[in-house]
Amino acid sequence: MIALADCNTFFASVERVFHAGLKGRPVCVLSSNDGNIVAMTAEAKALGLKRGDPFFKVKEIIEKNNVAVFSGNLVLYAAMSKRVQSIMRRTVERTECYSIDEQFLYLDGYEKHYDLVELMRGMIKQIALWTDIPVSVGIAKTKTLAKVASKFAKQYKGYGGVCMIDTDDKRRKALSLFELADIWGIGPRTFAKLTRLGVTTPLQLADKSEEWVKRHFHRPCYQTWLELNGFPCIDTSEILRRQTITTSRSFGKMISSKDELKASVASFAASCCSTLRADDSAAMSVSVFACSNRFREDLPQYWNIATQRLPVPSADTLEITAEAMKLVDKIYRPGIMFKKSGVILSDIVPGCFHHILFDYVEKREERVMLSQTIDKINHKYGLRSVGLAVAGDQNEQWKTKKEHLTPNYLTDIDQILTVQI
DNA sequence: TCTGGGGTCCTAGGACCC
DNA sequence: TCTGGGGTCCTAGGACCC
Repeated sequence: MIALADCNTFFASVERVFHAGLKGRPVCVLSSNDGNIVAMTAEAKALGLKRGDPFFKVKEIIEKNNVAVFSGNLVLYAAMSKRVQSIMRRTVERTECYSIDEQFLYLDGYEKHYDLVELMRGMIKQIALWTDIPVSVGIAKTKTLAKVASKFAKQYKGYGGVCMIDTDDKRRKALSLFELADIWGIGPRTFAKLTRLGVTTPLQLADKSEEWVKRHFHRPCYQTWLELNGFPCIDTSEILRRQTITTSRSFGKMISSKDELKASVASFAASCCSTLRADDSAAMSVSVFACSNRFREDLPQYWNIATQRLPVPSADTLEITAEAMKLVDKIYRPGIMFKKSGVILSDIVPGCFHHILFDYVEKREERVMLSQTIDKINHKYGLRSVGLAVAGDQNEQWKTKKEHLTPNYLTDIDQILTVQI
């Protein structure tokens, strides 16, 4: 059996941990730039708020109902996620992190010595005690069914946080009650096609013949069909090294000058490179993209991307930023109001430092050490204490708007929580 | 005024090879 | 009248996920 442990409304729950008095009060967490709602508590959902709603469009509902609003702080959430994960690893030997708020737990063998449901309930209690984060667990034969079970665990209080699908009757009942569009792996396109073919519940899909599924769909949907019938085939364990690293942001205000666009891209390049080095990797390909504001129909629209291959895999901020600046020269257009830019590193290989016989960069080894020193300084004294001048300073127009930001309580000694007695 | 960010996998089709 | 067969690699785009 496999379990999916899922933190309930994770980002909102983390904010609740650090803000006394939010229990029972609706809480919303916003995306970058305070743009859209990305997470919210059940109380907020009950007000009719939906994931993805633009903040400015629902401001009235939020103010009227005294909803607590926070700018998303991924650094804080990632630190809390690590704590939750470590408690899960204390409970179950083989675990697999699937996302910031979800973990698969392999329970094979545990059924000999434990009641699986009680084992998971104990883990949930421990997590609540040590972190105050609420967690739901679904247990089943496959990952797709475990996901279904976890949704039931979340939905019905009677399960005590843990729902197990361990018989065929339970499987069929669960699949007959579950929304087809909410099945893991069924996106809007596949859902529409299934509906056209007369399939409206997960059970109807599961009961179709293998031949029927293969005739109408490609592999992803076929795999979902197998999983719904209890045959595990989705492997999420292979993602060891990232294949791409992206940093991109929408700007707080639109910009039109090349220097400002370069400043944003240089800052994103530096961020990509430090991620690269933290993974002990190097990239062979740099891409830069920039675009206008797609919601402003009154302005000329523009989108472009340019890519440069590097002769040697590199994790050197100086080199990659220099390439990125040349790419900005290629895609910049005067007169365009830019709303967003980004840097994508791809063709990622293991190891920070690579060497070729006829290198055009002198003292490459020292350059790598320089970058690593920058990482150390920034780690010790705070993000972007040291960086390239071309990336500009903190207060420029393109910087993201974050008006409701919670401090980095768990990762920055200067921002640690203060308690007044 | 204000509309997110970061990923993976699969497939078809083109280019190229012998 | 007749116009090969069997591959690989790369890329763009689609679909999906949190």
